[in-house]
Amino acid sequence: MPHTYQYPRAALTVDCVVFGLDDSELKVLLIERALDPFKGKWALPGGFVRVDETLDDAARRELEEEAGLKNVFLEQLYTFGELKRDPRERVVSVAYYSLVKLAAHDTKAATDAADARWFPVSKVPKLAFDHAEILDAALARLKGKVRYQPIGFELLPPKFTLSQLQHLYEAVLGTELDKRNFRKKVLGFGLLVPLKETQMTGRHRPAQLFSFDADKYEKLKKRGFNFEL
Amino acid sequence: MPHTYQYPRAALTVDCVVFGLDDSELKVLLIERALDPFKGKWALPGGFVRVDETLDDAARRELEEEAGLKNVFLEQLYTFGELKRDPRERVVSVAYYSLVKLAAHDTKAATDAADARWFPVSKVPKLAFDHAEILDAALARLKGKVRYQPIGFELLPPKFTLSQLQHLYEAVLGTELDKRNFRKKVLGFGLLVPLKETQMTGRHRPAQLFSFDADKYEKLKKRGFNFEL
DNA sequence: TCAAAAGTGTTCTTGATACACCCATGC
DNA sequence: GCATGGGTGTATCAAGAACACTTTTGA
Repeated sequence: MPHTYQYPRAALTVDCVVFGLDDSELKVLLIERALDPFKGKWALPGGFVRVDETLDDAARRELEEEAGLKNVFLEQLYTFGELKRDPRERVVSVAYYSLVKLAAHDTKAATDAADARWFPVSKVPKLAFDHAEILDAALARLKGKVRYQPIGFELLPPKFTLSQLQHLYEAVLGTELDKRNFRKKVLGFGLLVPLKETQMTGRHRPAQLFSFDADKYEKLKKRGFNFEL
Repeated sequence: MPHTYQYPRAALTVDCVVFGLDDSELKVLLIERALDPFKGKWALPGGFVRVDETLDDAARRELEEEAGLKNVFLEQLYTFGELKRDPRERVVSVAYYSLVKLAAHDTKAATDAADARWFPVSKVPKLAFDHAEILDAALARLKGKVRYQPIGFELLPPKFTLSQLQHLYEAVLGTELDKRNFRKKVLGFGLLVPLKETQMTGRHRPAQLFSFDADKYEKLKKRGFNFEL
């Protein structure tokens, strides 16, 4: 079927804010632009939406093509439609945010492209287009959502310690948390299953490993349970 | 500048879920479609985004054109991009939701178009396209947001009674609330200013009128205050 | 034996919930 | 005077916040 011409149409893109946790620090994946406009500047991974793919599909495709990421948590964030966001022509961008387990994906693959790099969210360079605004929106969403939905686990490996979990929350929320109260509350949900293994990470007492029981969470959720940290 | 042809492009539309409160019942504004596809079916107000207007502008324009509504609360909801949502061709729709003060706008103007009608959200007819899904998403957003942001006031006239406010929350949340606890909490914020007027609505004690102090709320918000019912 | 992170309970304070009667008005 | 919604306070309970020491390991 040929393109049905009616009126000039905006171009449609997706842009992805990819968060990862590295060394208890929240990082975001950026791509160095190879072409104008903004050649040489850092930008969010993203690209045009094809006419025969859904928005989600486009976001997943771009993540794989530009960052080598597959099977990651992905959620639509907001759609940005200001007139001059792209200097070339009218471009409307559907923004997504993604959470990846940095330890799990070998970081090499993710940063294989010489033009991709992880930046601490507190130290991102100037970004192309309106990507700074998109990043801000993603951070705000993450901060808000992490408190009442167990999406934080998407940033951790399948087996993790309570300290890792706490540091994750501290990094995302930008606050310090009381260790005892944190553990009391998070264990109180009954959604963390203690594994038989421990993890050694230095010259100190080894830490108990846990995994998140996603099935149990789904069942509880249906009964009106509310994960709220 | 001519339309830069590259690849076939999706068409871009906006659709608006307009909520109003009538008789302590939550209603939604629907339009009866005059043209195919779905001719004669009820649908959300909306239409194509022009290449020279922002998404917000398009939503506001459609609200005015199709429903005679101006200066209403409007917020982007989600962008729907499934492949076959429109049987004609690929259409991506940015959905908005809007809250209107039904008493304030003369209802006549809003329903002036013979093809527009307010439906209780519990009794909406079958909708065109994927509009049922959009409506569900808007309801979920409203339910979620009303609890931690003072957007409920957008559904009430500038002067309202505490009972009206309570009924609003009950209608949106679908629960019953304790009158004394509700009043204690909502007055505790210090954001409702008691007016000198009262309102008579029957053969019983007249009710104290209040107004919402939006300025004070904005100031408190900047200092980290959290409206949470 | 020292450094460094893991692990563990109790008290206090605060906010949430539950609950029943009098008030002002129109008919 | 009665029906109708408006308006008010207290006691109980649950959850959140504050807080310090012991344990295990590697060096």
